[in-house]
Amino acid sequence: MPELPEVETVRRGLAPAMTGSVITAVDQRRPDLRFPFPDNFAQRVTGATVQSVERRAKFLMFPLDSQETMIAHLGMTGRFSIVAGHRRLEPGAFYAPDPPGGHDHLILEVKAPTGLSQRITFSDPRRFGFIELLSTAELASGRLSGLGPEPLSPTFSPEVLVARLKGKATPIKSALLDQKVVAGLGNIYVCEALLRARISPKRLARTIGLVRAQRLVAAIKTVLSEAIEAGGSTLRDYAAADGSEGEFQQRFYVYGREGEPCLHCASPVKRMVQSGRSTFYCSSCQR
DNA sequence: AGAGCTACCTGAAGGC
DNA sequence: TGCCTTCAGGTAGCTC
Repeated sequence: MPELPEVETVRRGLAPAMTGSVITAVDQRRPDLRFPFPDNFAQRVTGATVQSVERRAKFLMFPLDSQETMIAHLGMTGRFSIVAGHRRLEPGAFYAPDPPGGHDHLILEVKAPTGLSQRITFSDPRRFGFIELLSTAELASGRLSGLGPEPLSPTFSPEVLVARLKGKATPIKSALLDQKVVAGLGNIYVCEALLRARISPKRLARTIGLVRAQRLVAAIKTVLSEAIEAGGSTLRDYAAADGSEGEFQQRFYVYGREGEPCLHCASPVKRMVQSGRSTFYCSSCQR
């Protein structure tokens, strides 16, 4: 589900409720998601203050005043939601009168400096998401350390992209899905960026020179920025933390539009499979 | 080392 | 109605 724009939208939804709030109660409802929860997860985060809510690529990061950082990845169907207008908790009545659903795997009770308590639920039907808890030292060496540049940062330049694609024998579509090349794109936004840059998804990555890289970097930044402004793309599961859906799916040029006319040239949008995933493209516009 | 495939899991949608 | 197949926004881990 969630690529960079969706994760950023979730971050923006969670930040007001969580920044500066204390985690007052934790209900971890199963031992694992894609990976096991960290050892003693509930004990380690209960009582900690969330210092901020940040994003790196498709990861949400919650630095705590306990010197550990909670990391969440939404996988395909992960979702954070905030229950507002929350009542005072009675012992043993954590959920009443709203029992958690079968895919609600983690529930955090957070209390803001204002005294308001809110319940934050992580649900994930497919359980491809995961939660980690890392010390600052582990952050530097762990899963996030190998990620490529943030696509919306100034460090992601045409020159940097060309250097990262150098020698790659794989199609550009596959290369852009590789989080070590650039971090945060997924299937939707790679397809959309390649259309906007007029580059064929089949083109070998190593043949992207500076001119095409300029178009591609600009297209990636534009499509991601516009998608964030639109609150992301909702195909089925995705929603922001307040439950609202994204709008950017209405502005897809190619994704999910096989057989429909290309919005640039009106020839039919094609679909093919590359490294096991659907690629939507216009064979007339993209070279 | 790099590239490509499979597995992980559930639910929705489409074909028969 | 119901059963079966296919597909889905991601990525770790395995092969070659």
